[in-house]
Amino acid sequence: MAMSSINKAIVLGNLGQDPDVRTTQNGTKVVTLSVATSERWKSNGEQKERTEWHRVIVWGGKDSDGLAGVAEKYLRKGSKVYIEGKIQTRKWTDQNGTDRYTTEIVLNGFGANLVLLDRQEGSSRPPSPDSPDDYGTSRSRSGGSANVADAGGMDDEIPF
Amino acid sequence: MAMSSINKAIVLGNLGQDPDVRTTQNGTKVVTLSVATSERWKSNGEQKERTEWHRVIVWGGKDSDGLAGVAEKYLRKGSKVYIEGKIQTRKWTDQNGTDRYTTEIVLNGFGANLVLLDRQEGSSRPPSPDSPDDYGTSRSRSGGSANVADAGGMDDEIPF
Amino acid sequence: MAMSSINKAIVLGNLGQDPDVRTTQNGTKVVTLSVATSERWKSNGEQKERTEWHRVIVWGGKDSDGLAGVAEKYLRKGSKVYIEGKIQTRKWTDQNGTDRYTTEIVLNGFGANLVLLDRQEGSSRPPSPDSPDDYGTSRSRSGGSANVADAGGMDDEIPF
Amino acid sequence: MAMSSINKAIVLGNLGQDPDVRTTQNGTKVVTLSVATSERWKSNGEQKERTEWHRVIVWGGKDSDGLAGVAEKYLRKGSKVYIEGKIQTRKWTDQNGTDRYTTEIVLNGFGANLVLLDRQEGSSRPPSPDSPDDYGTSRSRSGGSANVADAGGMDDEIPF
DNA sequence: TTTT
DNA sequence: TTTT
Repeated sequence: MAMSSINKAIVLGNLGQDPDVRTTQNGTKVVTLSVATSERWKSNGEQKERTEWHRVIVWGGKDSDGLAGVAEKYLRKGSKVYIEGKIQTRKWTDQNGTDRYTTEIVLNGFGANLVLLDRQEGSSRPPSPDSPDDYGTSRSRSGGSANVADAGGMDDEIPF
Repeated sequence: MAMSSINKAIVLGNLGQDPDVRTTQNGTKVVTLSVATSERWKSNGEQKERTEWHRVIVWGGKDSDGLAGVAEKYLRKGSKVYIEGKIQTRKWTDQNGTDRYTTEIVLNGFGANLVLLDRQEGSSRPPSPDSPDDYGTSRSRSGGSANVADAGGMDDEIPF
Repeated sequence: MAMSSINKAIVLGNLGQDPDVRTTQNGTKVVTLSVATSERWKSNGEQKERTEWHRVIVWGGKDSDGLAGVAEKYLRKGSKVYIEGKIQTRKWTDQNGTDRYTTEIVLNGFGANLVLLDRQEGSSRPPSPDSPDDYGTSRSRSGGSANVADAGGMDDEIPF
Repeated sequence: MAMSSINKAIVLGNLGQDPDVRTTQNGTKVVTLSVATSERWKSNGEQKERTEWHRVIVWGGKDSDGLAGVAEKYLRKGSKVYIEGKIQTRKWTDQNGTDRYTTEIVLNGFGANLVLLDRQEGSSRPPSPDSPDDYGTSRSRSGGSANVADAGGMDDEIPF
């Protein structure tokens, strides 16, 4: 319980696209978010800006409350969100057999947190038009479709 | 599970005295730490320093592992520690019947964390000479003695 | 520049009242915010909630951009805000001559941060009706009126 | 000054190797650290552990105090350190002309922080045997050798 | 790809 | 009351 190291990412920004929702073979929900943060500064008189894109993985239980359920239900492209998770780099192999690495912010269990920052206009937000009510199946919310292998790994071709 | 607000304190500093260990009537361990942080800066040429003292409350379960058990076992006056908890202000009444407030950093359940930062010389550190082996009773580690009421409150006379 | 300790508070919540804006004798702006965070949990079946109020002090320079200027211009009662500062306990003496302590989250220089989380409807928000355009004088935005002593201290009667 | 997003990494762990120190063409010092964090958990009875390696880039000014100077002088393989920076993903092209990405924790200016967590035995730590006193030149502390292009970019062949 |  |  008492750790001997700390690995924490805190990100507050906007979603660049709708959440991607998948379900592992054993029924665990996994939501992937793409979150932008940007900084502005002056470089000898000139205004500069840099946008950073964060790949955020929210692991859920089998229930629909929990962070993954909330992310799926309430987040959309453009949503502002506060996220607290850990930084993980995952190794995968591309089509040429080359080792590649992708770094993600993972929200999984202890210490993970997610706060919705959109003004809740109305009450329960209606489902968006492009989302048939097939929640719980293995369809991606943003149009894609895939099963992820199982907790701890995801097996896409191009994960970044 | 998904919160709508964040209340987080991160403190890394040194203990000004041995931990104060108490046990509630229902057997929950409560460890109080006094942690110093300091900052230094220059104010027109002059070196300045300010030390801040943080009152940190670590709530334990009934087991001896968990954060409170670790704090009791391994922390001593002078120890360096990293702490992550939430900020809470507690109201109490002084001997004149006046309302008073004390702000503490509380480590209790979700999101709480504590990392020992002393080089672990030797293996299990021997008990310090001034500590008879009365752990688990309601004696304070640093000499005081009291029972705290129960989870959520502590009833000392001068809590700050 | 490299510190030997860390003292950091991260708070994301809503303002309970309009910001209180004051100006020190040497022209530095000081904005005081009252920010609520709340947590909900289940205690044997029963839903519980606890709200924590954070006193936040934003020190400004003499310019109107900077954190204090932003807080004054854009924050109002009900606003949601992310805040990053340090925890400081300040000693003061009440009318009976008793020492008292107030803990605040201070945003001052290095590492301090403030992010507005309200959807910016329209463009530049018009001044609220109860605020005559006396900015820069020593009137409080929320109706009070006082000068604070000078950087580092504030001398109100009932500071908490 | 008031940001509209937050991008923060907090890492507390140990260096896997000596810092790598380089100097840009315009004289800015850049120190690269490899910091390990690890977590342990139980997976149906079995003890599991996962170590995460963080690539940390500390940008310095031309002076030798500042974070990069401190990192160079005081950190060694095995050192424990607290680090606060931002997460950045950098694009580069491998020898096959393929786009690749490396994510780093960058300590650069505002909000960046670094705390040494080794017990300072003795006073000023002597240089380690494998480090000739060629500080300030473009030799790497850990044996490598290269100039980085300039602030903002680093052009190595295998940056991860 | 977002947002200000 | 700690530490650098």
